[in-house]
Formats: sequence, C-alpha cells, structure tokens
Amino acid sequence: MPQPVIAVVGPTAAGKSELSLRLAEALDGEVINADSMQLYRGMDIGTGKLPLAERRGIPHHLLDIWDVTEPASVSEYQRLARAVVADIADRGRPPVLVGGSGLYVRAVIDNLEFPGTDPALREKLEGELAVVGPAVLHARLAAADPAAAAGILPSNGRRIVRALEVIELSGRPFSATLPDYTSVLPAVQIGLDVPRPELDRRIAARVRQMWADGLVDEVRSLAGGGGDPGSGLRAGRTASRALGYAQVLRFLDGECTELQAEQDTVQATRRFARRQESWFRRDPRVRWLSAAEPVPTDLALTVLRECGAVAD
RNA sequence: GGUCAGGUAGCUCAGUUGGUACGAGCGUCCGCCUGAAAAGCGGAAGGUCGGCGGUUCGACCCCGCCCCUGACCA
Repeated sequence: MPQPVIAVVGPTAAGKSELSLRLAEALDGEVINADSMQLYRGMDIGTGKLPLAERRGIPHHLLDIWDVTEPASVSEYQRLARAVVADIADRGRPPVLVGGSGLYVRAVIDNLEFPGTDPALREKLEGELAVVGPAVLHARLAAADPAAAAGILPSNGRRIVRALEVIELSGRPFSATLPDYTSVLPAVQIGLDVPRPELDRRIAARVRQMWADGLVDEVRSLAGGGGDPGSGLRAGRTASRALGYAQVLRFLDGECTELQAEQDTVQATRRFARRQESWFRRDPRVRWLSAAEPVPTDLALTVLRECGAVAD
C-alpha cells in the first residue's frame, strides 16, 4: 500500500507550520509546501515562510521555486508536487503536505486536470474583457457552452475568460465539472480550527510582527529601485497581489500611509482566512481538530492512526 | 456664554418640497471557486432616521426645548 499523503490545512495563522513540523518529526516525514505564495523566492516575511533555521532539520520541498515576476501556475505546481510526493514515498517516508491554498492541495491529491493555456489567446481575451465587459463575454460563453455559463456568474470576468480560453484551445466545452472530491492519491487531511476571535487576534499579531521583522524592506528590495513597474515584484502578476506585499507596494507608491498599509493588510488577511475556511469546510474529508491553544499533535497522530495513514 | 454646521445600518456618509428608508461603500455573516487562487466573484442580515413635546389625517423631513459632536466668536 502506498504511503498516504498527510495534509495539514486550515486558515492562515492557525498553526499549520508547527503541526507539520511535529508530525514530520514524529513520523520521520518530509514537508511539502502547498502555499501558493511561499513558492516565490524572496517572499519570506510576508508569507510566513519558516526560516531554514527553524525547520529542525526536516527537508522542506517546493519553497522558493519561482521568481516573483513569474505568474503562478497550479498546473505546474501540481506536476512538481506529485513528483516530490512520489519521490518521498519511494524513500518510504510520509509526505506531509502543508498549506492554506485549497486549490493547490486539491491539485495534488485529487483528480484535477488542467487543460492547457496560451498566453497570446489569454491576452486577447483579457483585452476584450477590458473593452467589452464581462457580460458580453458571458453571453458568448453561453452560446458556446451553456453548462459552463450557467455555473459562472456574468460578473466574474476572470473565470469567463478562462472558460473561453479552454474552449478555443481544446475545441471542446469547458464544462465546469462539479467538485467530486475524487482522490487520486491516498490522503488524510487534517484541518486546524481556531475560533474567530482568537484567529483574528493571531492575524493582527502576526501582521504586526511582520512589520517589526522588516516586511517593508523586504518588499522594497523585491520591487527593485526606482519604482520601475516593468521589473521586480511589480511586474509579477501573482506575487504583487500577495497579502502584505500589495499593501506595502501601495505605501511605497505613495498611495497610502504605512499605518494604513498595515491596517489594510490585517483586514485583507482576515477576509482571506474566511475564504480559506469556506474552501476547506466544504470538503467533507477534512478531519477538523481544535487548535485553540497548544498545537494538537497527539490528536493529529491519533486521527492518522484511525485512518490507517500511520502504523500503530 | 454666543453663532454656525451636524447628529440616518457596526463605521463613513447619501436621501425624502411632510405620505410605509429603492439607500451606497466599508465591515459582519454565508456561499462559489479547474493553469493569477494570499487571486476573482456572488448572496444575506443589520436602521423606532439623537431625546422629549408640538403642528398635521400623517413627520426622518416643519416648530420648540433638551442632549451630544465639530468649527468659529467671545
């Protein structure tokens, strides 16, 4: 029987990193990152990336693999992550997948297949979107693929563009399939649940700490000198929108005060945490553990034994 | 002490020449999510319109008094 993937999921600031370290230590496992922003080199403070010194000698995979100027790609991540999982499993060790990016976690363990993409076509469609608006493109989608159109709101330009792209590229309907939660890899997902008020406190404290640790300098250095929008962090379609980074960039561009940037980051992070909870909540396979105070390592190990993911 | 402006949803503010608040943005709650996902998108719940009296068939909108806030004058 293949070694099941142990996934640690949940909202930001719930304690996923710590639990992953403890599980990896206890089980002699290796950690694989499933956080879309920790994939970027140089984005350390703002992403809550565990510094090398704090990894307790445990191998961590898929950190620092992309340049901030590159757009993120779930598909590429999926390919890399599955290779890493296989490699770790081959060595007989449990892969511990940790991260708050729900789509990325599913891309690893579930039966998701991403049709191709084409930059030129994408650019063309986005240009149209900007000129014509999402409703018109939605109408076009409705003609080409009624099922897909029914599942995408006419206001959601982003998803409409992607659906049209897939249709043009593949010549087949986009057919947004309903989530079926079909695993392709055996996996146990452990979710960390923290009461809202406590989670909000942790988020505020974490952001304050990021500022104290020098997030502003980190962003400044990633952005490069002179505020040139054509290079560095500003040129990164994905990375420039990361929590904390987007807000600090606005501050550096003189669009708000530093304090405002910090407060906005707290607010945006809270919103993000709600979305993460909403994403993981709908997956019935997630085993939730209360993470109110101490990291529930023993409980997690018990769950893993119950699920047969770990020998007794 | 006086003058002026203002007190409408948790917050910032629209609005009605008197006829049951079409309020908006933000926040909150909930949901969606297939190559940007820390992104993108949607839905819902929230208001005795500062207090008390008066005028009126009817007042959040008119009148009086009071309370609170801000500015200015003393």
